[in-house]
Amino acid sequence: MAQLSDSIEQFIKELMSEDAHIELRRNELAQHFGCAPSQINYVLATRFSVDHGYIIESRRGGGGYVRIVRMQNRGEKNFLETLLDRVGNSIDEDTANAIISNLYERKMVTRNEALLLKSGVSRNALSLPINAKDVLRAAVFRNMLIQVFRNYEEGKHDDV
Amino acid sequence: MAQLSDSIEQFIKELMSEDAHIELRRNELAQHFGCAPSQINYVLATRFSVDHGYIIESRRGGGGYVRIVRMQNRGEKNFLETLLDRVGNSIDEDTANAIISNLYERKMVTRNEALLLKSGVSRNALSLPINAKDVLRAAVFRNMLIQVFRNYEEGKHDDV
DNA sequence: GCTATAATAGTCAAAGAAGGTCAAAAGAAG
DNA sequence: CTTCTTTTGACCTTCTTTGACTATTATAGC
Repeated sequence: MAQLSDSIEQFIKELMSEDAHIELRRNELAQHFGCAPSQINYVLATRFSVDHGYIIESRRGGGGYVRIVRMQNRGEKNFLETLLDRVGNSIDEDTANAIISNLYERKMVTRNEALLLKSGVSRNALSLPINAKDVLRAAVFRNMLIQVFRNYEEGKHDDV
Repeated sequence: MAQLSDSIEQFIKELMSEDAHIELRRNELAQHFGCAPSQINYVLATRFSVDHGYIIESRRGGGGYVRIVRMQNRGEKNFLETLLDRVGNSIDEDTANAIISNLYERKMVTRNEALLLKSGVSRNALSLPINAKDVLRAAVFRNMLIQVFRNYEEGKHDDV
């Protein structure tokens, strides 16, 4: 009890009580808690995953950072989660297209964005492997879906 | 930490906000930022490459200079072909991101669209194959690029 | 006109500064 | 005891910064 991971989780959540996103230094935080830096990754992975409503971005090298973004759940609560479940690790093109159309109808993406999404998951786009296509598509699609939601939440910051 | 390289990039972009090209002294700039002259080359190489839409010209010796030129918009048709050539059947993430940033600067895609494109070609988007990633990325990217240009050419198709 | 020298810029590899991964060891919970 | 979660550490990848060495150009003296 009062596990290290829990303390770190609390600490981060307090930092985030004001802002919907924070930036931190992995090593500093680890030092602050006197633990291995990878411990931070563990906490992020188990408590700040997309399923939990967070998105993690980071950068290595000098001036590196870890950024945690909270997706506010405006009614669309776990819609993203639902979609990600639906996608799973394999999805065919028609199903993916249906989801995209749905997002468009909900006005969560513009028409152009929808077309872009479709082109990203189209069978044309995934030319090489034959049957692994669906698996590939799922991976790409998941990643783009998360971005869609982030865009929708007016992510600010972070350059293009 | 407002990395040195980032500051220099900003500095240069501000200088260029008026003109489509500027000339500067590498050593002066380095001195202004209190860094090694070669740092300037690093910034130019990583942020003002051709993929980013810039061309660097320079001259050594007395009265030497470095000139940074923002590339002109050419005919869109031609531009798409150029980009597709550049992508080829394999492209790394940094290069793809540079191209996307360039499209954004040229106002050919919105910020959200740019982020979507990046998420579609990000290394996160597919973890399984090791080096074939670049090949995959190229395929997805090419397809999306074509869509970008279609979108840019306004409307026409009504269905999503 | 040459040539030497000074004034620039370029290259490349090594060091430094982050963060990421993964599996094994250590602890908790049942 | 067995299983699940947490912690740690060794090793990896990415990005930045610096410095030693190289290349080119203008100019001042011959």
